[in-house]
Amino acid sequence: MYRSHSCGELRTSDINKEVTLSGWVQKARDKGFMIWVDLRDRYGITQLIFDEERTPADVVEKAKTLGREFVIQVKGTVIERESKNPNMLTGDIEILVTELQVLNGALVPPFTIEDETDGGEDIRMKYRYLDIRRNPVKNSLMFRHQVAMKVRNYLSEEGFIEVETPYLIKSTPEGARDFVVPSRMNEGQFYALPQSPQTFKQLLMVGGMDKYFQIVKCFRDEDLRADRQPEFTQIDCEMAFVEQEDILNIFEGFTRHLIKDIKGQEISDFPRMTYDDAMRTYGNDKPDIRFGMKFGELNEVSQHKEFKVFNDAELVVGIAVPGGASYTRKEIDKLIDWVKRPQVGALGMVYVKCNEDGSFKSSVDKFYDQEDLSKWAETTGAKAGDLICVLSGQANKVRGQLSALRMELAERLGLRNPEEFAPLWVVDFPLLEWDEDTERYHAMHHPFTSPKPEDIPLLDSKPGDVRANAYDLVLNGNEIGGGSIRIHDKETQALMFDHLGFTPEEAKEQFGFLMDAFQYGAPPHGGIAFGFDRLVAILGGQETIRDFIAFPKNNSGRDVMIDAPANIDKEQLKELHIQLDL
RNA sequence: GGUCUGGUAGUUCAGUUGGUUAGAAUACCUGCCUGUCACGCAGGGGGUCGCGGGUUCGAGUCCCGUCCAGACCGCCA
Repeated sequence: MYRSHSCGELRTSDINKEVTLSGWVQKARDKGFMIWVDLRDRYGITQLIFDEERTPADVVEKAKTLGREFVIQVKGTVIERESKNPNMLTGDIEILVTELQVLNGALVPPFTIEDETDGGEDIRMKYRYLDIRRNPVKNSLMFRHQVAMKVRNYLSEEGFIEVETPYLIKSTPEGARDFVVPSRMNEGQFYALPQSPQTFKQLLMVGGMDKYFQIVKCFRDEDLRADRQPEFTQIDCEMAFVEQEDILNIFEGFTRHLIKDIKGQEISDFPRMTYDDAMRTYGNDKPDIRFGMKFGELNEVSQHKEFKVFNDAELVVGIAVPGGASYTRKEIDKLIDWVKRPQVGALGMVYVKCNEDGSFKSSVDKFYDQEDLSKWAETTGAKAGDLICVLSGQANKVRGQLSALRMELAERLGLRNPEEFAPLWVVDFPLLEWDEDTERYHAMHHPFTSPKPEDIPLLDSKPGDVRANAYDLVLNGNEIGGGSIRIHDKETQALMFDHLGFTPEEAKEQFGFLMDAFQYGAPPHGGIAFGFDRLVAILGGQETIRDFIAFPKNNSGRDVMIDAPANIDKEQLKELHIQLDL
């Protein structure tokens, strides 16, 4: 028996018990006459004591050789501490050790195994197994487990069945780049890893599986971000015989439940906002609605004077920054530099200080009088003491730029409280999006998304105006879920492929299996998929998803611990009939 | 593909205008210490300043290239 108790459970009620503990040496404090060792496992830390007078001499000698992260087993008696530590759950007791066995030694770890480690991201990832011993990472992984359990339980109780779908599937040109896997038995042919189980879950609906879900790995060979990994986990859901309204209601309940159960918060308001409104009001299809700073469109109240920049612009739009009137000239100049960075790309910024005395001071006083500026303040909702930031230009671009500024300022002003949760639905997404590079439309969500029936006549005349039965679930400025009501008949699906530039032959070759299935009694269906890693990170109050993944990839898609990806040898390549062209 | 930031001791970082033997903290090692728990005290070891080239009497410092890491833009149906 390696242990009778964990390192987190002994209390004063256990005093005088003979116990066996195993764990890692967190720290040894050798005072000469006595040695204290903090013994750690997943459950906590318990202090061991080796005492010249009460511990056998050979055991004390052995204790002097213990180093950080040695794995040891001890036998001893639970005793009351002479000086207690109120900061520790086990701080009233300690173990008077009678037997010590070193189960395994350890090299000195390259960084400290503490909550506030001295190690940087790089070294922690290389020795991730040591990093996982630290509370922040350990707790994040345990938190992820908890969320996964609650998701499974909730959906299962709602009648959803978890069904596994294959990982080795077929590559398609739509959407993200695929990870491909060569097939040894089928010379020259490749599987692809799924970007999502999309077509399979639709086929499950044709198969009558009615309410399906799966917590499933998905793969996309695209560049990474702090919240994006090449392999990631989705909560994938699909239902038959549902309309958009049904899905929204069910998964609104699901989201409320999770936030209540995990964070103890009741969500009072769960708004729905159209894509158009989100873009106009927040410049963004995933608005953070925990704070205001809504867009005020200023064309009408700014394009009647001699200011050419505004007069030539498609859109003039501003936001009110709370308390911003106190910014110095220098601070505002830095803000202007910030929006002019290539990542944001604004050409300049006009500002208006709304002074406490009700007067206005702007960077364009030459063109606009106090009456003009008061209208700007009215439109943007600026109060005395605020700063109005105004950008202008091509509508789509300028919305994106002002949205970036809004998020940045909210971050700086501390308006993005990670313990406050504000979910909403964004609905009525456009079905199609114009792609400049390929000069054709592509599906904004995916090619299986159904158009709104009343918009179908626009498919030929104004394809960009057709709205889809598509919806996103947004939480605190992050897209955590998205889905749609799917097409379930062959004709509409063929029409979609046609508008996406597929020839009938291409459509048949790539998605013939789906359209065939639609001919055998496909029920109306729709669904949604949640980014599980991101959901867990946001519920955990973090921006980056990496610490919620046991073994994540770095920015370049590498696993620096096992050093993957890596070359394979010639024999392997030959067997796969692959020649490298480097 | 692009923009920006960084790379100096095991680790996290400082390093002024280009100038003597490259520093701090922490970790590590040795000794001391009668209740420690961020223990304390004394001492010690530890460096290819990412790599390559250039400018210079002299480069951690300036220039060019390159590699790596991180954030972001493009991309992510």
